[in-house]
Amino acid sequence: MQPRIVIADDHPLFRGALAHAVARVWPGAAVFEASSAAEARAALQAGGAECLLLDLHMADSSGLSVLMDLRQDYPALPIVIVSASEEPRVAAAAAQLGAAGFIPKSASLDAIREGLAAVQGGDAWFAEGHAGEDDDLARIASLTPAQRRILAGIRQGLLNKQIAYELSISEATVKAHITAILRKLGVGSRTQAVLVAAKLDVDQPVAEPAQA
DNA sequence: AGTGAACGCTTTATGGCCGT
DNA sequence: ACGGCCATAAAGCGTTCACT
Repeated sequence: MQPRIVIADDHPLFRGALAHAVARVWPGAAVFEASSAAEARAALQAGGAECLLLDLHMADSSGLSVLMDLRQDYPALPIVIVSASEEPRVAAAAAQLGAAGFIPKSASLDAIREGLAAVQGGDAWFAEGHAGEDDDLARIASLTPAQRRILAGIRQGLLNKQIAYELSISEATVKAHITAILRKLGVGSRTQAVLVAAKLDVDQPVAEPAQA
Protein backbone atom coordinates (compact mmCIF):
# COMPACT_ATOMS: atom_id res chain seq x y z
CA MET A 1 0.00 0.00 0.00
CA GLN A 2 1.15 3.49 -0.79
CA PRO A 3 2.58 5.15 2.30
CA ARG A 4 1.13 8.48 3.37
CA ILE A 5 3.55 11.05 4.75
CA VAL A 6 2.49 14.38 6.18
CA ILE A 7 4.90 17.30 6.18
CA ALA A 8 3.94 20.20 8.43
CA ASP A 9 6.12 23.26 8.06
CA ASP A 10 5.22 26.83 7.32
CA HIS A 11 8.15 27.43 5.00
CA PRO A 12 7.24 26.25 1.47
CA LEU A 13 10.87 25.96 0.45
CA PHE A 14 11.75 23.74 3.34
CA ARG A 15 8.61 21.69 2.83
CA GLY A 16 9.80 21.12 -0.69
CA ALA A 17 13.21 19.98 0.49
CA LEU A 18 11.65 17.61 2.98
CA ALA A 19 9.30 16.26 0.34
CA HIS A 20 12.34 15.55 -1.81
CA ALA A 21 14.01 13.64 0.99
CA VAL A 22 10.82 11.77 1.73
CA ALA A 23 10.50 10.68 -1.89
CA ARG A 24 13.93 9.09 -1.66
CA VAL A 25 13.14 7.17 1.50
CA TRP A 26 9.56 6.25 0.72
CA PRO A 27 9.47 5.79 -3.06
CA GLY A 28 5.98 6.41 -4.33
CA ALA A 29 4.80 7.88 -1.08
CA ALA A 30 1.84 10.21 -1.09
CA VAL A 31 3.12 13.39 0.48
CA PHE A 32 0.68 15.77 2.13
CA GLU A 33 2.00 19.23 2.81
CA ALA A 34 0.59 21.31 5.63
CA SER A 35 1.56 24.84 6.57
CA SER A 36 -0.09 24.80 9.97
CA ALA A 37 -0.85 22.40 12.80
CA ALA A 38 -4.51 22.57 11.89
CA GLU A 39 -3.81 21.49 8.32
CA ALA A 40 -1.61 18.68 9.57
CA ARG A 41 -4.39 17.47 11.80
CA ALA A 42 -6.83 17.63 8.93
CA ALA A 43 -4.50 15.51 6.79
CA LEU A 44 -4.08 12.97 9.57
CA GLN A 45 -7.79 12.82 10.17
CA ALA A 46 -8.47 12.37 6.48
CA GLY A 47 -6.48 9.19 6.12
CA GLY A 48 -3.85 8.68 8.78
CA ALA A 49 -0.16 8.58 7.91
CA GLU A 50 2.93 6.41 8.19
CA CYS A 51 4.94 9.35 9.43
CA LEU A 52 4.57 13.02 10.32
CA LEU A 53 7.35 15.54 9.89
CA LEU A 54 6.54 18.36 12.23
CA ASP A 55 7.93 21.85 12.55
CA LEU A 56 7.56 23.10 16.08
CA HIS A 57 6.66 26.63 15.36
CA MET A 58 4.05 27.48 12.84
CA ALA A 59 1.44 30.19 12.82
CA ASP A 60 -1.01 28.29 14.97
CA SER A 61 1.36 26.30 17.12
CA SER A 62 4.18 26.99 19.45
CA GLY A 63 6.70 24.79 21.16
CA LEU A 64 6.55 21.21 22.21
CA SER A 65 2.93 21.24 23.26
CA VAL A 66 1.93 20.52 19.65
CA LEU A 67 4.04 17.40 19.75
CA MET A 68 2.51 16.40 23.06
CA ASP A 69 -1.02 16.89 21.80
CA LEU A 70 -0.41 14.94 18.61
CA ARG A 71 1.25 12.14 20.54
CA GLN A 72 -1.84 11.97 22.67
CA ASP A 73 -4.20 11.85 19.71
CA TYR A 74 -2.08 9.60 17.48
CA PRO A 75 -0.01 7.41 19.82
CA ALA A 76 1.09 5.03 17.08
CA LEU A 77 2.17 7.70 14.61
CA PRO A 78 5.92 8.25 14.33
CA ILE A 79 6.54 11.99 14.56
CA VAL A 80 9.82 13.44 13.42
CA ILE A 81 10.52 16.92 14.73
CA VAL A 82 12.00 19.35 12.28
CA SER A 83 13.44 22.29 14.14
CA ALA A 84 15.27 25.50 13.46
CA SER A 85 17.01 24.92 16.74
CA GLU A 86 20.26 23.02 17.04
CA GLU A 87 20.24 22.73 20.76
CA PRO A 88 20.67 19.24 22.20
CA ARG A 89 18.16 20.06 24.89
CA VAL A 90 15.48 20.59 22.26
CA ALA A 91 16.22 17.19 20.79
CA ALA A 92 16.27 15.71 24.26
CA ALA A 93 12.94 17.28 25.08
CA ALA A 94 11.44 15.99 21.85
CA ALA A 95 12.73 12.51 22.61
CA GLN A 96 11.32 12.71 26.10
CA LEU A 97 7.91 13.55 24.72
CA GLY A 98 7.91 10.60 22.37
CA ALA A 99 9.16 11.98 19.07
CA ALA A 100 10.50 9.35 16.70
CA GLY A 101 13.28 11.60 15.52
CA PHE A 102 14.77 15.05 15.50
CA ILE A 103 16.17 16.81 12.47
CA PRO A 104 17.68 20.29 12.67
CA LYS A 105 16.86 22.43 9.67
CA SER A 106 20.54 22.99 9.10
CA ALA A 107 21.04 19.30 8.40
CA SER A 108 22.18 18.29 4.95
CA LEU A 109 19.78 16.53 2.64
CA ASP A 110 21.79 13.37 3.16
CA ALA A 111 21.47 13.68 6.90
CA ILE A 112 17.75 14.23 6.60
CA ARG A 113 17.42 11.16 4.39
CA GLU A 114 19.46 9.14 6.83
CA GLY A 115 17.20 10.21 9.65
CA LEU A 116 14.01 9.45 7.79
CA ALA A 117 15.34 6.06 6.74
CA ALA A 118 16.07 5.20 10.36
CA VAL A 119 12.58 6.22 11.40
CA GLN A 120 11.08 4.27 8.53
CA GLY A 121 12.95 1.22 9.78
CA GLY A 122 11.36 1.72 13.17
CA ASP A 123 14.36 3.23 14.91
CA ALA A 124 14.48 6.53 16.68
CA TRP A 125 16.86 9.02 15.16
CA PHE A 126 18.18 12.09 16.86
CA ALA A 127 20.73 14.19 15.07
CA GLU A 128 22.32 15.53 18.21
CA GLY A 129 22.13 12.36 20.23
CA HIS A 130 20.09 13.15 23.25
CA ALA A 131 21.25 14.28 26.63
CA GLY A 132 19.91 13.01 29.90
CA GLU A 133 16.23 12.65 30.52
CA ASP A 134 14.29 15.53 31.91
CA ASP A 135 11.95 14.57 34.71
CA ASP A 136 9.93 17.74 34.33
CA LEU A 137 9.06 16.95 30.73
CA ALA A 138 8.07 13.44 31.68
CA ARG A 139 5.79 14.92 34.31
CA ILE A 140 4.25 17.37 31.89
CA ALA A 141 3.68 14.56 29.43
CA SER A 142 1.73 12.67 32.07
CA LEU A 143 -0.93 15.37 32.27
CA THR A 144 -4.36 14.59 30.84
CA PRO A 145 -5.75 16.77 28.02
CA ALA A 146 -8.05 18.61 30.42
CA GLN A 147 -5.16 19.23 32.78
CA ARG A 148 -3.06 20.55 29.92
CA ARG A 149 -5.77 22.96 28.83
CA ILE A 150 -5.92 24.33 32.34
CA LEU A 151 -2.16 24.54 32.61
CA ALA A 152 -2.20 26.57 29.41
CA GLY A 153 -4.63 28.97 31.06
CA ILE A 154 -2.43 29.26 34.11
CA ARG A 155 0.53 30.02 31.86
CA GLN A 156 -1.43 32.87 30.32
CA GLY A 157 -1.81 34.34 33.77
CA LEU A 158 -5.56 33.73 33.90
CA LEU A 159 -7.42 33.49 37.19
CA ASN A 160 -9.21 30.25 38.02
CA LYS A 161 -12.48 32.02 37.37
CA GLN A 162 -11.32 33.13 33.92
CA ILE A 163 -10.06 29.66 33.02
CA ALA A 164 -13.42 28.24 34.10
CA TYR A 165 -15.21 30.70 31.86
CA GLU A 166 -12.94 29.96 28.88
CA LEU A 167 -13.47 26.21 29.22
CA SER A 168 -17.14 26.44 30.19
CA ILE A 169 -16.67 24.54 33.44
CA SER A 170 -17.02 25.61 37.05
CA GLU A 171 -14.28 27.28 39.01
CA ALA A 172 -14.38 24.35 41.42
CA THR A 173 -13.46 21.99 38.63
CA VAL A 174 -10.57 24.18 37.58
CA LYS A 175 -9.28 24.11 41.13
CA ALA A 176 -9.57 20.34 41.29
CA HIS A 177 -7.57 20.00 38.08
CA ILE A 178 -4.95 22.38 39.37
CA THR A 179 -4.52 20.28 42.47
CA ALA A 180 -3.89 17.26 40.25
CA ILE A 181 -1.50 19.25 38.06
CA LEU A 182 0.53 20.47 41.02
CA ARG A 183 0.76 16.94 42.35
CA LYS A 184 1.89 15.52 39.00
CA LEU A 185 4.45 18.26 38.45
CA GLY A 186 5.69 17.96 42.00
CA VAL A 187 5.31 21.65 42.74
CA GLY A 188 3.51 23.61 45.39
CA SER A 189 1.94 26.49 43.55
CA ARG A 190 0.67 27.63 40.17
CA THR A 191 3.64 29.91 39.69
CA GLN A 192 6.05 27.01 40.10
CA ALA A 193 3.94 25.03 37.65
CA VAL A 194 4.37 27.83 35.11
CA LEU A 195 8.14 27.64 35.51
CA VAL A 196 8.14 23.89 34.92
CA ALA A 197 5.81 24.22 31.93
CA ALA A 198 8.12 26.83 30.40
CA LYS A 199 10.30 23.92 29.31
CA LEU A 200 7.78 23.30 26.57
CA ASP A 201 8.89 26.56 24.98
CA VAL A 202 12.36 25.17 24.53
CA ASP A 203 12.19 25.68 20.78
CA GLN A 204 10.78 29.16 20.98
CA PRO A 205 12.60 32.44 20.60
CA VAL A 206 12.47 34.57 23.71
CA ALA A 207 9.01 36.09 23.89
CA GLU A 208 8.63 39.80 23.36
CA PRO A 209 7.31 41.59 26.42
CA ALA A 210 3.68 42.53 25.98
CA GLN A 211 2.94 46.08 24.94
CA ALA A 212 2.00 48.24 27.88
C1' DA B 1 -10.84 11.03 34.35
C1' DG B 2 -13.88 14.81 34.76
C1' DT B 3 -16.93 17.49 37.46
C1' DG B 4 -18.64 20.33 41.30
C1' DA B 5 -19.58 21.66 46.35
C1' DA B 6 -17.77 22.59 50.82
C1' DC B 7 -14.10 23.96 53.48
C1' DG B 8 -9.85 26.30 55.19
C1' DC B 9 -5.89 29.26 54.29
C1' DT B 10 -3.59 33.48 52.60
C1' DT B 11 -3.54 37.94 50.67
C1' DT B 12 -5.60 42.31 49.70
C1' DA B 13 -8.92 46.03 50.39
C1' DT B 14 -11.66 48.71 53.44
C1' DG B 15 -13.11 51.21 57.31
C1' DG B 16 -12.96 52.66 62.00
C1' DC B 17 -10.22 54.08 65.88
C1' DC B 18 -6.46 56.25 68.11
C1' DG B 19 -2.54 59.35 69.35
C1' DT B 20 0.13 62.93 67.63
C1' DA C 1 -5.42 66.63 59.09
C1' DC C 2 -2.02 62.99 59.17
C1' DG C 3 -0.14 58.62 59.76
C1' DG C 4 -0.23 54.15 62.16
C1' DC C 5 -2.75 50.27 63.84
C1' DC C 6 -6.21 46.74 64.02
C1' DA C 7 -10.58 44.28 62.88
C1' DT C 8 -13.40 42.87 59.24
C1' DA C 9 -14.76 41.66 54.59
C1' DA C 10 -13.77 40.07 50.11
C1' DA C 11 -11.14 37.70 46.64
C1' DG C 12 -8.26 34.19 45.20
C1' DC C 13 -5.96 29.76 45.82
C1' DG C 14 -5.67 24.96 46.94
C1' DT C 15 -7.50 20.45 49.24
C1' DT C 16 -10.74 17.00 50.04
C1' DC C 17 -14.73 14.40 49.21
C1' DA C 18 -18.59 12.65 46.54
C1' DC C 19 -20.83 11.82 42.24
C1' DT C 20 -20.95 10.49 37.25
